[in-house]
Amino acid sequence: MADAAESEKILNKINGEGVSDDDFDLGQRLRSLRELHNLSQRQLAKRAGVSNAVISLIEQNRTSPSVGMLKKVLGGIPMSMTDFFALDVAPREKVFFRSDELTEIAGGKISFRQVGRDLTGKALQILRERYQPGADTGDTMLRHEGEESGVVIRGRFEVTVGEQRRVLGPGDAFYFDSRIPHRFRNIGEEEVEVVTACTPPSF
Amino acid sequence: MADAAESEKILNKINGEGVSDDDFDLGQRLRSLRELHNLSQRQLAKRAGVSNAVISLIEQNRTSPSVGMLKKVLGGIPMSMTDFFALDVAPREKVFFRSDELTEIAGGKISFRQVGRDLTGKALQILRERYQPGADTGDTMLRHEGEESGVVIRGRFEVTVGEQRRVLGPGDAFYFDSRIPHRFRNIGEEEVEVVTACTPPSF
DNA sequence: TTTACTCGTTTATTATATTTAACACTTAGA
DNA sequence: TCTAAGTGTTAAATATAATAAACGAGTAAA
Repeated sequence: MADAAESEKILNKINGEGVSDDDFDLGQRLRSLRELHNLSQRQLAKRAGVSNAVISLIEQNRTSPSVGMLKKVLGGIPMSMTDFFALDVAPREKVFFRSDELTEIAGGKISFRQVGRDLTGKALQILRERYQPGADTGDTMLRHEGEESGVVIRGRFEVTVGEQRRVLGPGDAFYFDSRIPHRFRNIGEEEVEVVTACTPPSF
Repeated sequence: MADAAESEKILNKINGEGVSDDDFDLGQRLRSLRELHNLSQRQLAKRAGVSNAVISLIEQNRTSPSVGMLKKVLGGIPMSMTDFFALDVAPREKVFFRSDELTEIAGGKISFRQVGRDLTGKALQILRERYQPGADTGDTMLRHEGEESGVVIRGRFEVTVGEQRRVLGPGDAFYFDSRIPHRFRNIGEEEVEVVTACTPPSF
């Protein structure tokens, strides 16, 4: 018994130190994450549907949240458990994005969902765009540096580039120099879905 | 104020539905893991330095363990939190190989449809790609200058970038530096359709 | 100054996770 | 047959996480 107890402790120690994400600071990570998203403890708590106190306590490492709780909290950011703990192994670049992780750029009748969060220093911007029926990019034509291209996935999509205008359907695509004034519009009755790419990022 | 409250609710809804690792069964995962290592609940409990009851309760999803507890338990396997949750995104589906399928980049199993004809002098390359079931980009990893990104439209698409691997579904996306060795594969049973962009064009 | 907000933190209470100790069942061996 | 040790599960006791409500500080506007 004494031996067993001792070996338990030893094993514990080995495992505890060897495998566990030893100096993993859960509280600090949550705090950084929250601040990165410009959320106050109360804002995050509200979005996550939990009390604000628990955010404070977790960030101070004064409680070890249940995974259910942690999941709820992360849901308010939003971030998955996987990604939360994945940050641990190495500060590696984020490569994969679940569809709900694409950063929403504009809501309303037009939805721009960008792959990647911060594109400063990046050369490429790729977006998944949705246009409600009748939605368009406005009266003034768009103009910016770079090149732009896209593929229509769904719907009837009117693309105007300079003096050319064309209605594109699923599978159709466009490619133009972004310095030429351009405009997009959903002229169909169903939602338009289109994947576009830009270089360099235009916003 | 009213606006803020409303948008919060909306966000909450989006987050709640969108991000949660919905069908993630923590108990079942722990049980599988334990059985895979031929450990009884009591053995694992002893190695982890916790009571055997808690293993039983966790495996039945009758408690939501604190992350501290889960970490201790995993320490008895041993496995890190990172890996535990990383299993979530790992290919749980069968990866199937047909031995007679040798990789042919051109035409056959993989169809690259490029937007635009001649990209010399252009900065951006955008492709609509189709992968037949089982198709991949070959044994040797791809490497080239530039950045690369894509959005999956249809199918189950396995993307490997450096040492990271992930299975992406419709709406999911990726973004990485093309100098990191990478590879693509359709591991599903239906055709994969994906829109990708590259800067500068890689071929 | 006052008022009215925000912020992060803390306290007392409630809810729940975790432990200890038992239960019912199976297997192996004397 | 009877033990003795194994399995996973459960009940009651205890430790701890989570809540609601308050605190003190900071900021901005009247």
